[in-house]
Amino acid sequence: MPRSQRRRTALTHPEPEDFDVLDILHAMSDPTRMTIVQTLRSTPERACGTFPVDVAPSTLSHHFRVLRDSGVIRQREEGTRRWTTLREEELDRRFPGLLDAIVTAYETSTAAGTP
Amino acid sequence: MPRSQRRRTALTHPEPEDFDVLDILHAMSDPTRMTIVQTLRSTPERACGTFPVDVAPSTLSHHFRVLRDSGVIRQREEGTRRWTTLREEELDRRFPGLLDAIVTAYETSTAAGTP
DNA sequence: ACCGTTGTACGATGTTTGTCGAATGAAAGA
DNA sequence: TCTTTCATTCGACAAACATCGTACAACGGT
Repeated sequence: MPRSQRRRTALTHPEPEDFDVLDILHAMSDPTRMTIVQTLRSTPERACGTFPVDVAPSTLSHHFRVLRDSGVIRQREEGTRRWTTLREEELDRRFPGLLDAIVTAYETSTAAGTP
Repeated sequence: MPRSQRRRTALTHPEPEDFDVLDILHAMSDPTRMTIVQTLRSTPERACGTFPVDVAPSTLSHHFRVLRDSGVIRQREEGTRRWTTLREEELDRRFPGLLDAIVTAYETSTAAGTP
């Protein structure tokens, strides 16, 4: 592959009809990734570096890929930034109530867990 | 440890207030375990050996433990049998709508996935 | 007593996963 | 052009995980 052509790997996103519930559940079962999802619910769009998580950049990158590959988030490039959004509508059309039930459950958990 | 005292490990179940969403999501993100859960939705109570999954007995035992430890199922002993039930009410009280959204999503997936 | 049934515990194995550091790429600003 | 910023890929590593075979425990029936 010609090196001059190599851009940062093109962003690929699965179509809603290819979403896999088990992949989505797995993606959401990690605390760091769940924090990302939860954060995105209150902010429409965010750059990668602005999430309140405490991991190395490369680790964060890995988590974004897991979330993107399962269909939970969408990312678009703009300059050096990568903007991230929740695919709420598409998720809800494919799996009604799923995202909301999960995030709500998580928020209940964390709220009750730390008095 | 005195060998004569050793019973089959006592069945322990977490209290609803100790349920962890991430543990539950992880438990549900495996195809074998999801099949177990889905099967339990249509049958009130089942013995371990009667689930339509294709794994070794010891593997099945492992999956039951994961589901039990996260609070998804309850098991009670009766003779040589172990009867399994879904903790639907408790789950729904703790995390409203979660179980239903997940199982429904899974059924949608499998129905659409195999034409 | 003996055997069949039911399901577990343990140890081994290969795979997946979360984590990091270092190197890289692309764009914007000095 | 040089540097800084933003985020990725790669390679490595330890921990967790799904899987199995074997051995074992408890009970029920013969």
